[in-house]
Amino acid sequence: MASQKRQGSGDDTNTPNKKRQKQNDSDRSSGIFSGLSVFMLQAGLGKARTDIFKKQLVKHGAVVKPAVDDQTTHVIVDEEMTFPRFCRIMKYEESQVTDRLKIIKARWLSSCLSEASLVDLEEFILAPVRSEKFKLFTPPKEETKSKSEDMESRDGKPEPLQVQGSNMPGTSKQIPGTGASTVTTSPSKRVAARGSDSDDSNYVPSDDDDDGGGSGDKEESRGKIFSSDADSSSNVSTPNTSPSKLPRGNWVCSRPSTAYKETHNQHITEKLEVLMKAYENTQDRWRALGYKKAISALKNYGKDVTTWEEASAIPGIGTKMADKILEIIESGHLRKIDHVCKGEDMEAIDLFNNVWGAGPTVAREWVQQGFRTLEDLREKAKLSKQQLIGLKHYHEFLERMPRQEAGDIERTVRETAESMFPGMLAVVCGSYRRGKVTCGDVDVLITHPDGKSHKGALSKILDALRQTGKLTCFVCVLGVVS
DNA sequence: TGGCGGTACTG
DNA sequence: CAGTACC
DNA sequence: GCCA
Repeated sequence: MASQKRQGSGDDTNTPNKKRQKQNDSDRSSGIFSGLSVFMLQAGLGKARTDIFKKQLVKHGAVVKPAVDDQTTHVIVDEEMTFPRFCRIMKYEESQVTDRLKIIKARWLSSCLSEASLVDLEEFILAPVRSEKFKLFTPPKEETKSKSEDMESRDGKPEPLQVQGSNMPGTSKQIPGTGASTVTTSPSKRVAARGSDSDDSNYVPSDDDDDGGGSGDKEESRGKIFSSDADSSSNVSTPNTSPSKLPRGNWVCSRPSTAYKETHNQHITEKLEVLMKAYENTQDRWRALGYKKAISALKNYGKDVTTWEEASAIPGIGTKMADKILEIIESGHLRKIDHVCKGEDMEAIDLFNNVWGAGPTVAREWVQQGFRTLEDLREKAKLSKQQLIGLKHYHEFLERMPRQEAGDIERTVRETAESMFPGMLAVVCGSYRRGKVTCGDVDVLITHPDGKSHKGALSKILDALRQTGKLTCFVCVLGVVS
């Protein structure tokens, strides 16, 4: 993996690429923010949106400051920000704020970006209380009150843009805060390992979504992945006093997957994974979920478990699980495995379950109908549109690509999307972003900060990709399987 | 004992 | 609407 | 399966 970490951070600004060139030119001509020195106050906006705005500001010529200094011309704040709160956060005396420094609500940025020009600040200025005391501020002429709540379109309430993804359902997702769409490359359904990843959201440290259950366990890239990038954002003041209730985290998506220090209890988790897979394929997913959490907890437990008590004390592991763990520790085996796996042709069920478009139920039905091979399916089974595709590309969908290839795809999509629409932002997510050595797909989140320019963009982007020959075929768009 | 994720397609 | 599957 |  040569390309272990290509452009981690500053990416777009300076890429030696012809295509890029052209894009820069167009940006240049509309370097609408050039000359501005801006400080983004993250409070209320959230890190994600702040980062997007920063990126756009820089892209359009502004200088983004890590703090307010005497060069700073503008401060961008959340829509709900009030002047007193602003002063509190910034540790300013209200009287020391002069009108040299423009305190602007974020919606101004959105407007500028969608208009592709500097919009009049007037209605976006944060007024210093409407009292009179300090008139040093540009008095907002009409309507001082925070007009915030009126129109529901607070700041960009975009409506969801659909994007594409794999086929039906899950593929397209809409991001709540801003109009965003995701594009994902091939459908990969891997070994049913991900029935619900909800699990770790709450707090089981959980493993990162390791895909390959058995084999390639910790092949996680050893190198750190995105070292830079992230932090630049801010350590803005945002005192701990701020209402930070939103950012909590420890989701898999927010930590690089390199994280395994060492693998513990592998001899145990190996066995449990077999059972988990069996339950996923057949019975209830909830039992499988229990196993998944237990396995995850075990992997993350700092050391090898040696006693029943120790095991059952781990959150996510109860008495039954502890029993099984003990059995494995002592005998090196789990009788239940042989038992369950002989139940029915787990072989075939597993095979069928990996057909994109078929799940545990359908796989089971096929087996009951006497099918045992993919050939059987192709010849005799009644297949839905989606399953037809899934069967045709059975092996391909199970394949994973080397990280570098995913990087190439990511770059192609990003450059295409960002060069087609001013302000459009394409960010890679998923396993690639988390630093996986191989990727089953490439997830690219495409958004526009103004909350509306994303409409209809996806199909145009796809068309463009198709015309350059980069895209040879697609499985579906907006839920339409083709 | 009930919850364990949210959402969209298919029939 | 229930069942199913996807991420 | 686990947990509240």
